[in-house]
Amino acid sequence: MPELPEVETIRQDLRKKLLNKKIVQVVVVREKAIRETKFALPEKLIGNKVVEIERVGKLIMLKLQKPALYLLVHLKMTGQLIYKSKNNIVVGGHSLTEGTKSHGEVSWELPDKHTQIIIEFEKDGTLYFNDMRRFGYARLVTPEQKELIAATYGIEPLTKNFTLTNLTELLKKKKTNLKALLLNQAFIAGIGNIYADEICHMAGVLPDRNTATLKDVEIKKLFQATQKVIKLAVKERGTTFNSYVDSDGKKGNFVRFLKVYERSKMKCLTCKIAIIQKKKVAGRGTHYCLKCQR
DNA sequence: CCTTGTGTTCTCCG
DNA sequence: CCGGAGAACACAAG
Repeated sequence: MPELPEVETIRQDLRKKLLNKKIVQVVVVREKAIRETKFALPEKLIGNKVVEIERVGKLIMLKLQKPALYLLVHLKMTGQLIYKSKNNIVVGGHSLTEGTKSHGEVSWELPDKHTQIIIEFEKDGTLYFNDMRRFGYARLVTPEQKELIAATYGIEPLTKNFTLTNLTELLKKKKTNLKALLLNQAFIAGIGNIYADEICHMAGVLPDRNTATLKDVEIKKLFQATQKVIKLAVKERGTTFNSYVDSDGKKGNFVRFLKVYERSKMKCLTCKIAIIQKKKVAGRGTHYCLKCQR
């Protein structure tokens, strides 16, 4: 599931790959992959350039030059944005990449049966929006619409707006459980099911705790755990459980740091004594250790 | 049946 | 009875 660390990895990589390159072709394979928009995608994209790539929560925003619009892409559960470079350096009549997998090259044929949208860049390569479960979408909006959408998101955990004071205020004024608060994009942006469970575990707090009952020392641990988990996950290029891959088609490395997520009935990796429990909290499968978390 | 992120709808409470 | 908050449901497909 692409959450903040996965989407941020894709954003950083794609910036290096497609900034300021001219779009020469756009193919919308599945029309329903484009959410309601008053613009025709190929008409506005062909001849245009991506001049910046931003991220708000789990939403990727590609800033276009002229006309000045934003292409928003949400990957939801199984969406992928994969860039396949042409990378056919011909030396002495032989292509170096033919039949080989050079660095940065996608290891399978694209487009495939899950490809929704194809965007081709001049002389360089092609961006594929793939989505097996078809929850994700692309959407073309004006800068004004983009700002309105960004404004619906809460605090970004990796910015200076995420402070102990802000988190304390949030936890004390909301009447809900910790897991629901962490998952709510309007409160804190970018956290999904994997990182919510990992943050609660590192903080030593149970996910079903009512946020109003949290003590100051627990709130401080939650604040630190949120930053630690998200920062490390970005450094490790995200978590691959099922379908997540980066823009090179490669998996994330954070799975080996997971302490509770998808580890129910297994021994806790922190205390090495208790067995990881699983139950539904805030409508989602939730993993925790009863010895390490209170 | 289960899984998840988010938009929509429902329900509750002051 | 109104408004807002939060919970529950709907969605897709493997």
